[in-house]
Parts: sequence; C-alpha cells; structure tokens
Amino acid sequence: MQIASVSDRCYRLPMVDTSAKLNLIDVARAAGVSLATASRALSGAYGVAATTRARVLAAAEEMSYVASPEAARLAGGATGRVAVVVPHISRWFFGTMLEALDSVLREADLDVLLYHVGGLDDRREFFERLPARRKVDAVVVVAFPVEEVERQRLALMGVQIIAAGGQNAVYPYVCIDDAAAARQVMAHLLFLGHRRIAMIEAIDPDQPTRPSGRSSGYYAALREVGIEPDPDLVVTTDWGGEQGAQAMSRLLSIAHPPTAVYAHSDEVAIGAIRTIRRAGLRVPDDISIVGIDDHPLASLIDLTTVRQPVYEQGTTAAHLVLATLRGEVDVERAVVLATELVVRRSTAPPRPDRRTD
Amino acid sequence: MQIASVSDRCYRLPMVDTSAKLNLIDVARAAGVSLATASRALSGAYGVAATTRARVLAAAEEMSYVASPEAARLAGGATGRVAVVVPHISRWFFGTMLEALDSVLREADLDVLLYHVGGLDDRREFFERLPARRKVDAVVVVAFPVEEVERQRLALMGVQIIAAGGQNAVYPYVCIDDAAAARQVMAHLLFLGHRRIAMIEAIDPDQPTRPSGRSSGYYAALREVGIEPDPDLVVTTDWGGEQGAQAMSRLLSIAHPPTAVYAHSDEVAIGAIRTIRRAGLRVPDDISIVGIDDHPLASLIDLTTVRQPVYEQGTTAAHLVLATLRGEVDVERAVVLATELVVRRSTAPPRPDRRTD
DNA sequence: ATCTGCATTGGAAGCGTTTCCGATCGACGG
DNA sequence: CCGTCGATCGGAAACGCTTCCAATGCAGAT
Repeated sequence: MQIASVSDRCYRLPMVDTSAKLNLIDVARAAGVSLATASRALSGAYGVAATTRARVLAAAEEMSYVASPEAARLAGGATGRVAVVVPHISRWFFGTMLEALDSVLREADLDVLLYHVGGLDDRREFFERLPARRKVDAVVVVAFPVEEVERQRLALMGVQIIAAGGQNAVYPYVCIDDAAAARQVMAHLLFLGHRRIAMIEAIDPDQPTRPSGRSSGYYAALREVGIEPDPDLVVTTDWGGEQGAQAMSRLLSIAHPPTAVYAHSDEVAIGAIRTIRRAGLRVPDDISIVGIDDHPLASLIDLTTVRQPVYEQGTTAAHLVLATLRGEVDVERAVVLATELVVRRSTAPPRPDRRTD
Repeated sequence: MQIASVSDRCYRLPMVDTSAKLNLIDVARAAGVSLATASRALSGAYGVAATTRARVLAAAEEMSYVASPEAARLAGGATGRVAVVVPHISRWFFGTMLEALDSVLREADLDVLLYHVGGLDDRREFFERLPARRKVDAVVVVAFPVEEVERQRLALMGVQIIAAGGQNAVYPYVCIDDAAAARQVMAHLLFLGHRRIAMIEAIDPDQPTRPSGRSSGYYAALREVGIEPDPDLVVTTDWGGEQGAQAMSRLLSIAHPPTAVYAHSDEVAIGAIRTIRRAGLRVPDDISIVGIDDHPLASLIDLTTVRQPVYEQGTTAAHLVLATLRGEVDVERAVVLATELVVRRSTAPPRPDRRTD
C-alpha cells in the first residue's frame, strides 16, 4: 500500500522568514498606525475603528506576527496560558481529558501548560512551590480532589480554577454522577437475576479519597432491593488492571463466591477477567462482570460497562475556563454529564445452579 | 476501608502570602545594594564579592523572593519552556512518553507546553502559524516524521528540536529499532513452527508514512528462512483496536488462513483476538498472535508481545533537550533503545493438522 | 456658525528584569 | 609616592507590550 506523503495532499506552507524578529511596532508601521492602536486592534479592545482594526489584523496576518507573551504579561496583559494539572497522563481517561481541554483551549488561542502531579511528593512540591505562579491565567485540576490547605495555596495564585472530572466544593466543576453510574451497573446486574454481586472498589493511593459515589451507589442499589451487603463481597484495591486481577482472585477464594462482579473501572474489570479465565471459569457463563468508563479497549474485550463522556467533560470544562476568563459572572458552577449503560458480552443471567435466591 | 487524607500524612504547606508583590528592587534595598548587583548575585554571575552575594541571597531567602519569569525573560533570558508536539495524547504510548518527558523536564525546572497536532488540518495549522514561536526554548516532536517543508518552518523558530519515538534524518532522536522488533516477533513465531504468518500492518492515516521497519522486518525475516511472503497474508489498516478486528476478519476469510498473526501494535492485536474468538476459534490453540509495545493491558490479555521502553525513550529525549539547551556540542545524534520479546499465552506451536510445511 | 461630546488615535509611562558601561576604590608595581 | 590595573558596584538602557491620558477630528446640537 502506497501512502501519500503529507505534502502530496496539497499541503503548502508559507516560507516567509518569521525568524526575523518583528515586533508589534513593525506591524503598526506596516498598518500605518501607532503602537497603541495596533495593540488595541489585536487585543480586540474597544475604541478602534473597524477599518483600522481590519488593516492591523491584515498586516499582522501578513507578517505572521506573534506577540511576545513575556512582554504582554509584563505590561499587564494575560499570559495566554492555562495550567492543566493531572495526576496521570498515560491513562486513557486523563489523556482523553487532555485532548479535549487542549482542543477547545487551543481554539481560543490559549496554550496549555502541563503539570503532571503524580505521587504525594510531586503533589507537595507542586503546592509548595506553585510553579505555575505568575505563568497562567487559569488552572484546570483534573480528577483531583483539592484539599483545604491546597486550596489556600491555590488561592495565592490569584487565578481562576476549574475542576474537571471530579466533583468539587469550591470551584466550578464538570463531572459525572458516579453514584448514578454505579446504580446503572447494579440495575443491570439485578435485572439479570444476580443476587451475590461483588464490588472491586478501586482507589488511587496517591490521591486523598472521599467516599466514592461508585461505592455508595452499590450499597444503595443493593439495599433498595432488600439485599444486605456482604462485606466479603467488597474488595478494595489500587486502581489498575493487575490490581483488579489480584482482587478477583480474593473474590474467587471466598466461601460463597459472587455470580457477578462490578468493577469501579474497565481496566480493573479487564484484570478481573484474566483471573476468572485463568481459574478455568468463563465470562459471562460462570461470572458476569461490568466496569465503568467505556475504555476504548472495553469494546474489544466485549465488556459490558457504563460509558462516561470523558471528552465532553473536557470540552465543557474548557468552556468554563473560557467563560470565567472572559469575566462572565454567571458561570455555571456545576455541570453533571449523563452516563449510559453499554451492554456487551460480559454479562448474562447467573447459572441456575448458582442462583441463591 | 478508611483512607487517610493527604493532610493526615504530615503534609504541611507554608502559608505565607507570596502574592504580595515584592520585587528585586526590594531585595536589593534590604541587602543594601543596587538593583544590578542584586540581579548578579542571584543569577550567580561573576563580579560580585562573596560577602555581598551572601547578603543578597540571605535577604532574598528571608523575603522568599521569586523573580518574575516574564520580566526575566523579557530582559533576555530563555523562556524556560519546551514545546512537546504529539499527534495523540490518549494513547498509551504518547501518554507515557509525555509523562517521561515531563518528569525530567520538570526536574530541570522547565515547563512543558503541550501541542496536540492530530489531524492533517491541525498539522497544517501548527506549522503555518507556529504557535510555539517565541514561547519555547526547544521543541520535542513525538513519533512524528517531519516533512521537509515542515522542517523548514521549524527552522524559522530558531530553537533546538529533538525527535522522540521516531527515527529522524535531521534532528537528534531517540527511538527503537522497529525492524529488529519485527524480527523478534518473527523469530519467535518461526521457532514455534509457524510458516503461514500474517501481518496486520498499522498506519496512522494522519501521518506521512515512510516504509516502516515493523513491515520490512517481517519481510526480511520471512525471506531469510526461505519463505516467499504471500500478499494475501498482509493487510494494512488504520492504527487501533477496531481496525485490528476488521483486519483480522479479512485474514480469516482468505482461502488459506494463517496459523499465526503478527500485529504492528498490541491494540491492533487485541482487536484481532476479539475477531478470532467471535469466530469460534481459540488463541493460541487455533491461531497464535503477537503484538508490539507491551501495552499495560497486554499482560492482562495474556498477549505475547515485544516490549519497547517507552518511558525510557521519553527520559532520554528529555536529556537530549537538556544537553542541547546547555549548549553542549557533542550531543548524541541518535539513541536506539533495545526491545525485548515477552512470551505470554497468546502464542503456541501451530496445530498439527494446520501445519503447512 | 459655534460649541459640546463622542469616537478614534497617538504619546508616553510603566511592567521587573538583565546587562552594558562607566565609576569607584584599593592594591600593586615602578 | 604616584600611576595603573583589576575587582566591584551603580546607573541606565533596553526588552516588547498594555494602557492611561491627552489630542484630534467630526457629527450633531444649539
């Protein structure tokens, strides 16, 4: 198969020498206006005639002018950057969030400064030094419950803060309803006839954790149909596939194993499936399993799951940023996006001989 | 399970108000020296008496002074930022690369500016506008074959450029030997006794593609043992799991199906496995399958693969950046990292009745 | 026709550093 | 004892932009 090179596909670039250091003053001269007017025209401020602005814009475009962010900031403008703070990057959820944020932020001509704050040390260091201080106009914290001390530090930065992918008491946020997602899982499993439903509760050891909706939804759903939760059926583990696999083997070893398993995430569920298979059991024949996320690989694994709109959470959060940056006062404080059950082939009614009701 | 909150774990932050704008001039006055001397003392330049410097340093420390990065850079320093250009973020490979780059760059007190250049439009836009211009000291292009036109544009930025995760003719780069990886796959499969080995060739439709080592290694390995490659056994598809699944069904439909499949990546391989399973066949009993990458999920899927050290590629690339930024002249032009075969449970000798030799 | 007021524009003052260059001072050699 | 040189240090000029404030020009009002 012959692949066309990029340049074959009518991909042409201007070859003007933009390295020649050209400043706003050059654009101003080219447009025949003063420095001040050029600045106003480009920043879109009021008080510039439409024709003048057009002329300046054209000149800037022509010369492919880019303002020096340093000078702009120093003179009292915005930095044109927003910090995105993530505890992980390589996991699908965070990567997708990043893509979404980047997409709309870039559209608005904002640069994204990436802050990977992984372990506890990173975290302390980040809030202690506040490396983003004086460098950004806003910060987005992704799936990152901010502690009170940290909130105080962040406040010192004097910029807008938005939370994405997690509920938050103090900042505008966008997330999903974890408890509702858990209920969707449970409703499906209960409907199929399962009674002994285990939960693999995943937590991030590096993050402070408040009681997760993904857990409370499980208990609530169970109680609603009159089933008393069995502590043996709940195992808590680190986030991640390998951990899911280990958790599953604990579940398999109890006296009265579950007929269905609800995992807090697809990755955990996938790990659990390996354990089940290795134990000579079949999914869903012997054990049903459900995850949450709708990770791209979930469909490849034929995993039943609850889809959460990650990309949309990201774009929504980014729009929140844009709105607060524009100084809009009536910014939405909380956006909760809907989740959706996706039934695939990892769930089925329990085997008759293992039903317990 | 009760999770300790972050603050419980002896996590204490200073609560001084660092937002009080105090500038170098204040430090200078406190130390009883001039602005110029204070600057020199802090930047560690020569020409300052040891006692004077100590006095300035003490004053700065005392007031917990932080220089305004904007002002510092405007007056002529580096930006302290490096751009990382990636065609994808949410895929494991790129996320991991990003984490690795971020890790060492942050260590060196450099900020990373993320540029997601996905589709062809993004790409054109990026090289046309060069949004990173005047904003960074270096740029890292990740798994991104840079075209000649693009190279010329990049040159206009006047900064160092490093390539990570892909070979490159003009910039210092770090990558793996794709052809060698392919040979490792093939050696394993051939050793097991397979003769009809298919290849699912994955390409990124948005990236220009030169002949991939992952393909040439396949052909070379086959020819070396005297097997004439069968065009029917090679199917080219888009990168990704779903595409791998589709490719696999094409492979299953040919007159004389393969006994083993080599997929260019683990994700593609995982997709292929779904197809095989859905067709009522078993892995590895009926068909063996091997990927490349050692994606974290590969071990959960029990997929045999060739591991590439992604994180290490990232850190190495970052060190290349640091070295060139320090102005070192004898910077390594090319670093090729080793790959390693990881045998799991997706490969086995072909079934006797399907052997063709 | 003259005046008021608004829309537009230019001049100029910073923003907080770095760094060039000249000034100062003590020490040294002649 | 004086001239010269090197080590330090201070003054001041950038760096490239935003924005306050004053100036200009023109329309509509008087």
